[in-house]
Amino acid sequence: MAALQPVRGTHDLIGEEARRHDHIVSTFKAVAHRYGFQDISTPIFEFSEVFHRTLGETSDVVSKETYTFTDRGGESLTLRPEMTAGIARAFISGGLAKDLPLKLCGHGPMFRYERPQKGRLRQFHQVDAEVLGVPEPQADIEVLALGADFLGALGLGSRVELKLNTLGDTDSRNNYRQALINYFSAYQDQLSEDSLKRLDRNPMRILDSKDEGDRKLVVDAPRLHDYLNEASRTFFDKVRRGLDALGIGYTLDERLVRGLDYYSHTAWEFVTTDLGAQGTVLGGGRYDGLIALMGGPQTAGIGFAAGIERLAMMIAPPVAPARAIAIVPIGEAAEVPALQIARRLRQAGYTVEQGYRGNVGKRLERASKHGARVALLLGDDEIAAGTVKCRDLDTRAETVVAIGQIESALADYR
RNA sequence: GCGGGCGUAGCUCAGUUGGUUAGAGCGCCAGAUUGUGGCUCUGGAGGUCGCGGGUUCGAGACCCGUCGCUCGCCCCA
Repeated sequence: MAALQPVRGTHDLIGEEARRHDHIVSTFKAVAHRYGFQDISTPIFEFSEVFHRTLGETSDVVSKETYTFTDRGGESLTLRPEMTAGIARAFISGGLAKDLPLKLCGHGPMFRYERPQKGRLRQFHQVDAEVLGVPEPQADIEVLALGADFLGALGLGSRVELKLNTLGDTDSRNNYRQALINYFSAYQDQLSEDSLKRLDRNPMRILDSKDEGDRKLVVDAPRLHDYLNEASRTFFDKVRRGLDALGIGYTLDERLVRGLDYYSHTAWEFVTTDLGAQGTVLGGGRYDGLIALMGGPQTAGIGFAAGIERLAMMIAPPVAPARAIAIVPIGEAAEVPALQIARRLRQAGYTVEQGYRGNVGKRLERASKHGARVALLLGDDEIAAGTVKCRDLDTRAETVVAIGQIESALADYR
């Protein structure tokens, strides 16, 4: 740490950047609440086992990207790389199984030790929605609709595309997985180095390889659709019919796979081409086996997470905060009365800024530069008369207002 | 973890085949204007040239390492 610089892959949020994040979170909350979701906030670290048992040892996220450390009590803890596992842990340890179904929304920082890139940080932020205890496809449709409405509310409806797939239930998925292993094993000498590793860890990943040679092999690889059992097929059909009925467009993408191991049935991503390599803006799926896997009661689950930094790069600049009223004391004697007036106005709900130094010209200059809408000038003459001079910074019009009536007199500038 | 590009003032950048006091625009501060802002004019502050080492009489420039950013791979939100 030679110079004082932020840790690699971390970012300070200030000004418009902070406003973009806030806007995304508050938009998400507003839409999710309309869908009947309630807020949840879980710790940013958990016992390491929470993630290792749930995300699967085969996932890169857990096997080589977590921030894991031993605390002073000797416990192995891990900074959360995603929200779902923590929520599932909270569900089990909090005995929430009594209240099903449960619809939860949250947001916050996540941590992954990756090589930073545009749209990929080591500390990044997500909004997250989960529905627990609904094995029916209605939940899939509702959660997908929530995602679509959220992105729509951010003004991104036309800039993202929904890609949809099913992974089938556990049986279907396992059968298909085995079929892929059988198929690709015959071509081990032709597979890329990366795909060779995927072959035993996560063979479905080979399907979306970008390697030329791999792609040729993929063309004739077994199709997932052929390995779906009746139940899986019916389930997916209902999801699709639901989306059609709601007018939510999507494209089927048989090669869409989730990165984390616990997913089954519906999987989806909202993607964009505007962000380069990090095109996925929201990703989700169903995870009916997760909670049981963690030692809880068999409970269906489905949810998604969206990357706030990625969305922040796409949305239009959020509206700036309310334009302030600037209070400009003139002369020593006005300093304290100015403070009193500022406080009264703030307590009455106005946004008030004060110039801290300089002559009237300087203070007005600063006020207009910071976007103030009106300046209240307070000097010896005004104090003697019990008034302030109210200067509209857009029109330059000045009026005299009695200090006693100042809250109501400024109503137009609230 | 792999490969490519880039780091000069708060910001955007210039800086000749290596040459002595490193520049511009914008921004910032002050004055012109001690009770009136945006324009204008004048002046000023601000730089370990990312950091460390090497080559050289001499390095912002060349070489090596390192840190950071960035694009792609991988992975994923």
